[in-house]
Amino acid sequence: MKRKSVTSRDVAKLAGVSQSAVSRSFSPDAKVAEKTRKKVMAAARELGYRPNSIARSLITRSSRTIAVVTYSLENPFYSFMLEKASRYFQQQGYHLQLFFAPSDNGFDTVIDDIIRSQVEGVLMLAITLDSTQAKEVADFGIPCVVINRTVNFDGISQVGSDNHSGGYWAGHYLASLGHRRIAYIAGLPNSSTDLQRKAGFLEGLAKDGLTCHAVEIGNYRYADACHATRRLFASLPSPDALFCANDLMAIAAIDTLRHEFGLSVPEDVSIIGFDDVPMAAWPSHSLTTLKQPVEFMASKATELLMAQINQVDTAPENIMLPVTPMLRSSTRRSIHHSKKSLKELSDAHHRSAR
Amino acid sequence: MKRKSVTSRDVAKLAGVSQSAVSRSFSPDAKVAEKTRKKVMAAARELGYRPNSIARSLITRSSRTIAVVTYSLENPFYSFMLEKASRYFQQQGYHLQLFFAPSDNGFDTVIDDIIRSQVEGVLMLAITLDSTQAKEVADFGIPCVVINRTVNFDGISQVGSDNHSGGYWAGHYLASLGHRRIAYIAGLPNSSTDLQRKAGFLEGLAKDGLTCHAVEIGNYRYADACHATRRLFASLPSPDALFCANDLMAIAAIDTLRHEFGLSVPEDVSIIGFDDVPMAAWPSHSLTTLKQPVEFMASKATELLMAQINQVDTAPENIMLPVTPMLRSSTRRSIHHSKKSLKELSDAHHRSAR
DNA sequence: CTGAAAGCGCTAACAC
DNA sequence: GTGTTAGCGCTTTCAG
Repeated sequence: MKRKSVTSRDVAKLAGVSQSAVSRSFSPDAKVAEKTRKKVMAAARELGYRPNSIARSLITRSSRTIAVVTYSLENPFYSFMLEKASRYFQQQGYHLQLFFAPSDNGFDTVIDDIIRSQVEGVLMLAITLDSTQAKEVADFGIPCVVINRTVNFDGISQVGSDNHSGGYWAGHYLASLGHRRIAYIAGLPNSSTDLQRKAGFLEGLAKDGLTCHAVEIGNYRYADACHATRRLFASLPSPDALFCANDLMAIAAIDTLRHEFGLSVPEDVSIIGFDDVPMAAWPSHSLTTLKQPVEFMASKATELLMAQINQVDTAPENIMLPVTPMLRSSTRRSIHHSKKSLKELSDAHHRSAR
Repeated sequence: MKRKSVTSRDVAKLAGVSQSAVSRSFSPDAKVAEKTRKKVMAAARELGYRPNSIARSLITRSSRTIAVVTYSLENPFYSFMLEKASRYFQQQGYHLQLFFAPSDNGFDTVIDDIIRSQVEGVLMLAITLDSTQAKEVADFGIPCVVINRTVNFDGISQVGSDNHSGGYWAGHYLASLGHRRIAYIAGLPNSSTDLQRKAGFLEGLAKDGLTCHAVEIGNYRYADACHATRRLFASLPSPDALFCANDLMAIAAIDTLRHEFGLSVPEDVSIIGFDDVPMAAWPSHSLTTLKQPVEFMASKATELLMAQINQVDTAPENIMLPVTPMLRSSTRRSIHHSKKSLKELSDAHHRSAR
């Protein structure tokens, strides 16, 4: 069934016009007599001709493709972003090339691949670029915007949200609720988001004269956060509040505490997340969290990228959007102490330590 | 900073070799003297040269790109699939072009776009193709596999799971638990998965002499399923069990019932979903569901597509994988009646009807 | 092993 | 308006 590919030349022959007439007929804004275009279209339909956009890209030197690179779609925050951005670019007549960062090293290979592909722009979702890598794409004149990661290089735009303030709010708020053993479940070690959220959190704690009770790493993943929670509550005194570097981990913590430790959230432990993914609002978890303006971030990032693509001289921007505390019911309402005695907590601890 | 694009010709000049020598040096399996390749590579590095893969595609007539089209990433089932498939193709040296089906019509435009792009294969995630559309891509000799949707055309491969049996199991199992008012929350109307799951479900019910208590449409989406649940429980007698065409909707139903109607799952209402997405196993919902072998489906689909790309004569296959009931705790254990009286149910109903 | 030459399928001047 | 011509940057015979 594989038909020999039919070219504009074939169509031209059938339609009795020149090859360039065919080309023109398929360009929306070209001067062609309506009559010619009709003839061409008829012939094209008969032969099943479609313009080869690779050839087109080669000569126009524009691929009308943008690359999106991400490291995982487990967090709905990023799959939402991806969908949002994709639809936007698609609407603008761009194609989207999707890359996943290899879990091992080999990210340079991906960059190389992207450059060879002649994409007109790159959108990085939560991808940490070192300055060599950043310089590499910038030197090639490929517009690039990084979402949710700070990059140590001026030539690249970034859009993110105010992680530090968010962390600060979380720390301060938990302290103001009367919590005194406040722990942290960290995201990906050394990711800028984690660093900033944590730093803000520690400051917020410090403002109330507190220090962080304990830290465990959850890598921004549900399963890892379950383990982190177990470690956190394996020794006494256990935390009475938790700040988790994203919602997915906060949800994991809630689930683990409720179902493995028999603890209540927020009665025994208050929990705050970060992102405000859709499921944070679901009544099953009703998670207090810091809302990143995901929709706005996506549109800002895509528009920024488009601007840089369309006007070569657009300067890279560094956009930091505010986060909004979403008070829900994973944090207790006011100062009071756990309804469970220390004895009970200890029992819960041993129960779960089978 | 935008450097004039450097071509193999530039490299050749600097290295003092012919342009074709440069080309050869960048082809992994070409006969070039090691010495020449060294010279070329040095020159290339100096100039920052990267082969233009568009030009390469044009002449080799192979884009090494496959298109993935999906309609939404809200369901983690599909974002998981997407990630899985992407990583696989990336590993095989293929690029991935991502398309979202426009919510309005306009899907033919996407198909046209895909054909023009000269992709070597198409993976459709939950995309309903009519036979005209299917024929269109098949006629162009583009291998295509459709995941989780039946297509009415022989030329295209499909991989899905046994929706009918899954539905049958759900219907029969709920009946065997003693439920008598079993309702259905439907997915996307007229999607093959919904049709098949529903048909199986009705048969499973019929086997026990039951009919479906009520049906509402949830479009496979969380928010829509919340509304569907409200409608289902707005009138008495309300259902005592629910089969939802996917997990996302089942979770929505659980949340709505528990938090808006004050009903218990599974004590008052048993609920079964479909897919077994990761969060179905989270203890917060512990959803009884029908597991689709998502990992296997993804690998089967990708391998099938690869086979068709590599050997032109590979016949399209139609693969149906078995589903597995995952018994968790959103269904009650054995036959007994709701602990709530009809009076209480009525109260709950009025309470929620503010 | 290497260079010269011939395109891949298309767009974009340029004359007519 | 339309055809003619010259490439886009690369791979691939084909001689040497």
